Amino acid sequence: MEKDVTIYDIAKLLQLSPATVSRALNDHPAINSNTKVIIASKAKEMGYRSNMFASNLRRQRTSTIGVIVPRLDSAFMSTVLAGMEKVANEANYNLIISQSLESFKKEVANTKTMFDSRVDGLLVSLASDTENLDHFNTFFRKGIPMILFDRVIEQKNCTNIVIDNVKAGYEATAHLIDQGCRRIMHITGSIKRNVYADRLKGYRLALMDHGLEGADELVKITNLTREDGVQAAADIQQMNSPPDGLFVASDFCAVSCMGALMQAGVSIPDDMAVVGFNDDPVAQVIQPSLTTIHYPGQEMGEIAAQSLINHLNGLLRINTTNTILLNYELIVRKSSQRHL
Amino acid sequence: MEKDVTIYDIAKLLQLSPATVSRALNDHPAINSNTKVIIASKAKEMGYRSNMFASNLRRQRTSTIGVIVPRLDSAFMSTVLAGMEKVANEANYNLIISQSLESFKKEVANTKTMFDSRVDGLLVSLASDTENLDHFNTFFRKGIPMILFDRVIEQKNCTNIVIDNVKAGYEATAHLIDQGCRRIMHITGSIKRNVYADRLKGYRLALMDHGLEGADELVKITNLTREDGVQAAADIQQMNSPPDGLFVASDFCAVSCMGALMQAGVSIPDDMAVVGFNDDPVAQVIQPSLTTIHYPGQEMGEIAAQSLINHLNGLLRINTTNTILLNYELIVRKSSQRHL
DNA sequence: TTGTAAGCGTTATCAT
DNA sequence: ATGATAACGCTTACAA
Repeated sequence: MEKDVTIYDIAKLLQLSPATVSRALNDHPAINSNTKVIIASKAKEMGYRSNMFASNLRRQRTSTIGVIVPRLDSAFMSTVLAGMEKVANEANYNLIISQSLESFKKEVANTKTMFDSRVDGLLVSLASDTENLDHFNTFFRKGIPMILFDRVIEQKNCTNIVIDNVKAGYEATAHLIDQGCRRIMHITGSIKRNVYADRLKGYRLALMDHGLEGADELVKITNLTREDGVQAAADIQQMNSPPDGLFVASDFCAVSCMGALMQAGVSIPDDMAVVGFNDDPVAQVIQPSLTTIHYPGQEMGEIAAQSLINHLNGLLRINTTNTILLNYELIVRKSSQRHL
Repeated sequence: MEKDVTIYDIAKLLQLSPATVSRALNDHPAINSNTKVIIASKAKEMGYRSNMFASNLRRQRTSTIGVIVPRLDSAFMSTVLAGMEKVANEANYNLIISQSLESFKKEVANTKTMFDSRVDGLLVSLASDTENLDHFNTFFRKGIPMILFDRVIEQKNCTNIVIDNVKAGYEATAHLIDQGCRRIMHITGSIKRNVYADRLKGYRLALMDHGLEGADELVKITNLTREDGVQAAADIQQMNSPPDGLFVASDFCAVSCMGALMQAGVSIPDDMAVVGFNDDPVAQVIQPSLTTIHYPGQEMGEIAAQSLINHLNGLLRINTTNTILLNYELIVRKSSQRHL
């Protein structure tokens, strides 16, 4: 149990003042580059580590960024967080990560924890039932910046980082039409969430543009769980004129629905062509492999973190930027490819 | 941009000393319960929040726990972290979470970050190629406690929280034998990791106990990726006497292998019975659904966090405890159930 | 280029 | 039951 080394210890040994040591370690321009070298090597030798708490207390900032996400357990989110971590580490920021588990209540609790931890800024992807940003008012009032990514709500003075979900929904649907589908069902999540509302919008636009009729029974709002997928398959079996195409806003749900359909004797893609969303790893292991929309998690995380840090360093005002659109890609696999 | 409220502000308004305010807010027994109420309500009214940095600096501890995991993107890990978060929040600890992405190098870097953040303790699940715990020596030297969970290395003065992977591996294999399998292949990960080494041990024991012969060609060490699953399926096709049972140490890899086999015309479970590990959600959406080993993530997270916090509070010496075994469960689904 | 000293907001020791 | 005060380790005017 060794005692911690402080700048005073270094200073004493080197016959310098603590101030000089502090400045040297922070690469202050006024310090002789020679003494910098001496101090740095001595610090290393003594196993010095800066006391963030003293530093934070003095500087009145924490070099900590809070991250709130709905869930950690998706490949997408994991890559987002890897991107954030990379950028944050390079800029000497720490990350505090918490998951809302899709519960608004837990999101509010997490928000409070972040506030008490005095994070310098916030990166948030909203829970499925969050309807407004009032729980972040304490942050807004204090001028603590926040960036929303993927699951967002439009808000002035708050940058959003997203893909164009309307366009992606359109493209997914258009692809199905292209494959000969004429009656396309859309299974999606809570339309309180931009990602689902927008994909639905895109779906409807695509139908219209191709002169196809929409119908209420062809749009199912669910929680996109495994059970919802199975239920949807059962419902489809009951329909008088079942769909010949299926656009599901999440791969996992798409896969479970697909499985249930196949068990019931539906042939995919011939009787029913299917497109998912997210490019979850499951899309590639399933038979037939799932056509889906891919978008860049790592990049989204990096850009979100970098934008926030730039803002914190005064290099970019995020309230002027407002929306950053990333690219996505329709990945065509076997679940939708018909041999016309 | 309001200014922060301090205990001095509260003290001034209430004509008390900051010391009294501090004690009251910390529920010190010596303080009049009446004044406690007054102070608490005033604090709330003024929007006071304790400055963790001042407090940490003074107390010489951080109320922060570092968590290092190989990856965040599994349902298992997500529930582990949810359990940790729950316990940590209740005990007023913060979590700093980072992922090693299965890289020893990144694990070392994360360890350093945790050290610089002065976490009070560490909860770690090791990367697949980590061979020793030398990178935690800085922690051991300072007497900072660490608990390993799931992916562990035996070490004195360091509690491990695991399931009995030998027994689970045995049970998975015995189940296959029970279903009539006589030639069982085992696909697993780096045997540097206890989880894989132990499951392999259990597999071998089960074969022995049932008078079955093992063979080198029946054990495949891989990275348990999707590609590895596909490759394994291809290899199986090439074998002179292919196996009739398959025990894979990870569901995801099992599913991809199963898919490839089925595409090649192998019937599951009749030609080949399959058992996975982890009870990943994919096990239920796949056709046929996958028999697997389930174990409690939430509980593992809760116990790990609680043990560490108890140790930090002096309620439990973790170096005496050493290994906590949790229960697992073999969940029999369709991929292994033969109609004998 | 380096040094002095005050102060960040708490908590703990010692008084009262 | 409450108060005065020093100390935690660092940064930053201001001085030299």
